[in-house]
Amino acid sequence: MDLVPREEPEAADPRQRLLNAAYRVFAEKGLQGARTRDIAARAGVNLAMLHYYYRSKEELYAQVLTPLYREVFSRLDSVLSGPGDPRDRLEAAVSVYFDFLKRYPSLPRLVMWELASGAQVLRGVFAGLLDPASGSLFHHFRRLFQEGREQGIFRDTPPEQAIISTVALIIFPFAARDLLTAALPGVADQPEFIERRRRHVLDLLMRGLGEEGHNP
Amino acid sequence: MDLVPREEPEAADPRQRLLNAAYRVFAEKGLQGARTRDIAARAGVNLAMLHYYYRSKEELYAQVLTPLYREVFSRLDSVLSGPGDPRDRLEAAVSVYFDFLKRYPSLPRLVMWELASGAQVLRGVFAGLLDPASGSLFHHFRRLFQEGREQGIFRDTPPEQAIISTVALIIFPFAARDLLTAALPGVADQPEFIERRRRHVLDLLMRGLGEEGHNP
DNA sequence: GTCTATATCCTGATAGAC
DNA sequence: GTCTATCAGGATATAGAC
Repeated sequence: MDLVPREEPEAADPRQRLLNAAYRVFAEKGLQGARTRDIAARAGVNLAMLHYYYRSKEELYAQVLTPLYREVFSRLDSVLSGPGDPRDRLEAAVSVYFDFLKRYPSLPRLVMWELASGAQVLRGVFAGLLDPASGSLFHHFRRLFQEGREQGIFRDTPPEQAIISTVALIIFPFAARDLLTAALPGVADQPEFIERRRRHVLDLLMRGLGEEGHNP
Repeated sequence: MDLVPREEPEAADPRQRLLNAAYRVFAEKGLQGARTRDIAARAGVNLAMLHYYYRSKEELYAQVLTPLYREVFSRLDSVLSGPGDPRDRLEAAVSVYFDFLKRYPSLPRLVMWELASGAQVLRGVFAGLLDPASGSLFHHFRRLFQEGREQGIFRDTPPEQAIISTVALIIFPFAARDLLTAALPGVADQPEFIERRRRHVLDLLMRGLGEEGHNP
């Protein structure tokens, strides 16, 4: 947990300061665009130390992303496989992500770079999570929608499409925040945007996927 | 229209071949990751010619993206401001994008790179489109949802949120296609995926945004 | 562990002959 | 318009003193 970069100014350990700085620089510029000099400078650490602790830029990149992904997935997993009816579980899963967003505002942008470049690190983390015994994130998600359908709460929607839509609705606006601010001034640049967005996403999903007559 | 890159193998004009190659390389690697040498090589054109026709890598990048954005926006604009009830217009707008996707499969990835890096080109095109007289894309979109609400077709949803969600649902899955293929094998890697996705998006939007009792 | 200095490679861009 | 050759700058990464 100590390896997880925080968006906090101070940190004692130079290893941690490098991770914090790398988190910010990678979010801004991506893996290719980031300069190891910048990261070292922002961390207040000598450039040579960056290579001493983390062999290469790519390894540092992976060390920044992997713990973040792991933590999100772990929390999602426990919420999705937990108790509660499908509706509540979906709502909890969405909220997990939005809460995470408050702690790591740059995460969507980081994910965006990853996706554009082929998502190698993310795919690696996924591969490590594919526990054939318990199934995984997607298994839980699928089960959620199937149960919901059996109980007459959700309509008959392909679970894969529902999963994709859920993720898209959550991640996209925050990754595209710069554009939104330019195109729709006064929307995404407000502090209340996260909460507004959370409510809208939940509403859209519940109504869009839910069986009529089961809406709050 | 000749400047719009096509994903076709052959082209006579070296200018056009450079645009075609640049379209592919930029989609794969992004602006920073792309190498002018690669683009020239893929185009079968000498590296010096790339700089002869397009002064810099950045200018080539802009020349690839601008016509694409312009065309999408122009088509969306005419569909959104056209006749038909709000429901039909929304459906037509979504379809415009999906049709475009069939011609330019790499466009979402290109957009993804843009968004991650701050969307400078996209914002430039937007600024050029902001015709204060006629309003613009977003104006039409807003009007669509407002009309729909007045007619009792759409529920009372913040138009900005509806716009964001529409774009997110359409773009995201195709930009994240590599990841989806890894995480959900047999879903996004099928040729029917575009059509499946189109149907799901329309269904989700209509039910999610529509007033109950107005669903087909 | 920390620093300075530097090797080595690669990149975008151009000069200049044809 | 097209090519070869090359420049100048900047990048990652390391060697080696302390």
